[in-house]
Order: sequence, then structure tokens, then C-alpha cells
Amino acid sequence: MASNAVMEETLQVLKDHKLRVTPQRHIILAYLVSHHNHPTVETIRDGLGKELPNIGSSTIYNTLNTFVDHHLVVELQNGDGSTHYDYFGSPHYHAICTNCGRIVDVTYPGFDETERNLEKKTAELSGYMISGNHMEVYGLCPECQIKLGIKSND
Amino acid sequence: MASNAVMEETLQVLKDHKLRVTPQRHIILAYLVSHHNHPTVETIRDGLGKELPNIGSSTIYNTLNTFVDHHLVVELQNGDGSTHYDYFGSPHYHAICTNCGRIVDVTYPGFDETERNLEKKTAELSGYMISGNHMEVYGLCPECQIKLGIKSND
DNA sequence: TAGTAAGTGAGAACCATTCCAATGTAACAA
DNA sequence: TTGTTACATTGGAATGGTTCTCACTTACTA
Repeated sequence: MASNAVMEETLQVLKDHKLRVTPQRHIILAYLVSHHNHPTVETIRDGLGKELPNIGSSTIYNTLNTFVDHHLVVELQNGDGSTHYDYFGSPHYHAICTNCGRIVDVTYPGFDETERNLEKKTAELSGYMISGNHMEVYGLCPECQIKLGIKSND
Repeated sequence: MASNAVMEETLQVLKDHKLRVTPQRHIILAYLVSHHNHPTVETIRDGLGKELPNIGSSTIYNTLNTFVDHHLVVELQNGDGSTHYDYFGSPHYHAICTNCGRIVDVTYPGFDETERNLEKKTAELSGYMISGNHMEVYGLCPECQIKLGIKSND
């Protein structure tokens, strides 16, 4: 039922964006909506093993690019050479571990204002007509701090 | 003379970072310090035609990766499939045109505070030990606004 | 100045992503 | 419901940015 809710939600999202509703798009978007693991194309393909065992990589790439074009999804690079994707629900940014590549979502009250302010300043200073932004913070995740002996595990 | 100043400055930068001073590193860094065109590896190779006609791509990649590791240079993606590089002088971020890929540097009084605040919040919320950040704003550059008939050229 | 750890360069290898052409199908209208 | 058509999917080939390999060279240190 949670599953059903997700499916209905994503179905509606696709329709709202006037995207043709194919099983592939439906299932891929549902996967992104219900997972917050910032998957790569490969991860998605694995995760869809049961539902779409024969899906082609091209389809996943095409679908994700379409979603990105429609601002349903954002692209992320964590430095491992492949692109990660994240469903764009509510405003947030990412903290990326420079050691293991782990990506976590971060937000805080007032973050949207910071974001708006950055865009406003940029418009004034550069003359660009702003359509979006991307903020990332790098560092060592708690586990890697322990692993590297920087922080004790207590 | 401007050229000499740049060369001396970069020489010092390399020494400060305890990097072995090879002609290749020296010249590549000088190129980055004196150009603000956010070059790709290909652009750099072309720009070094006179000074280092026989430099290998591997060397440029190696050198840039070393600079990135030492936080002398930052990596940028503007969506054209290749990586762009930018000498990290004073704190700034980038506005990237979604139509033509043009990248411009932006900063404003108080930007460093915004940056510090973002890092502080992130540390509190995620437990990451922060080492850096990356902020980008997307939109249409003034020229593309005109080209696409969104803004009149007056 | 000699020894050596590190850097360079040419080309091969890698692999994420895109392209292509044939096939399949969702959406819309009659 | 059916037919039409434009769009989506597929798998394999092609692309191209980046890394790897290894023989050769060189900047640093004692």
C-alpha cells in the first residue's frame, strides 16, 4: 500500500509533466521516489531486476535525462567517475564523503532563503536569467573519520 | 613582466605546497593563474602549444589532479561531457549557462560568510568533517537571452 | 654530484554515455 | 474500439574523456 501510494504519486508526477507514461518511466521514477540512495544507472538497473529484468541501459539513460530536463531529478558527481541521480522532492543539498563517496541529503530551516539569496545575487551580478542551482559540501563522513582513526568510536 | 610576475607567483605556490617543480607543472599552473577561461584539458593543451608542444595528455591530467588534491584548482562540469578547471584564488562560485555552457566567476561581499555558514550547518547536521564545498548557479547568460529572443538587445 | 623517488609521455585500455536503426507501444481521434 | 502516428525502447556499435602502463627522464637530497 505504501508501494501503491508511491506508484500513484509517480504516475501523477509524470502526467503533471506531460510525459508519456511508459512502464519503464513509471517504475524508474517510483524507484527514485522511494529510494534515497542516490543511485547510479548501474544501481538502478540492479534494483529493477525483478520488475524490469530486460531493460536496456539506453532506456535508463534516456529516462533519467528526460527527468533531469523536466527538473524531476538532479544529477550528482561524487568523484567515482559515474553520475548519480536524486529525486528532487523538497529543497536540500548534498554532503559528499571524499573518502568513500557516500552522499547524504542535508537541509535546515532557512536553507531555502540562503538558496534564494544566492540566486538573487547571482542574477544581479552576472545578468544571468537563473533557473536553478547546485550546492554541495565535501568532507569525511562519520564512519570514515572512525575508519581513518580521526575520531574514536564511542 | 606581468608574465614574469605570474611565473614567480606560481613557482612560489608550488613550493608552498611542497610540489616538485617541473617545467610542466610550472607552466600549467601559470596558465591557470593568468587565464580565467575555465579551460578543459584540451584547451590547456592548445594554449600551451608554444611552450610545451610535446606535452602528453596524461601529464596534464596528472598535473591537474595533483592541483585539485592540493586545493589549488577546482573541477567544474558544465554539461558538455568534459571537465573544466579553475584556479582557486579568492572565494567565488560559478554561474553556468544552460544553453552555451559559458562559465563566469561570481562573488559578492558576504559570500564567504554564506559559505562558512553552510559548512557549519552541514557539520552539525551530518556529522561530516568538512573540507570544502561547491556552489553553482544555472541559468541563461545575457547573450543567450538575446539569442533566444527572451531579452531585447538594447 | 650521485642516488633515487617522483614525474613525463606515447599509446593502449577502460568504461560511462551516446548514437543508431529496427521494433514496439502510448496517446489521441474518429 | 480501432487505426494512426509520433514517441519510446532495445541492444549493439561507436564515441570520447580519463586512466593505466611502462620505459625513460629529471628534480630533489644528502
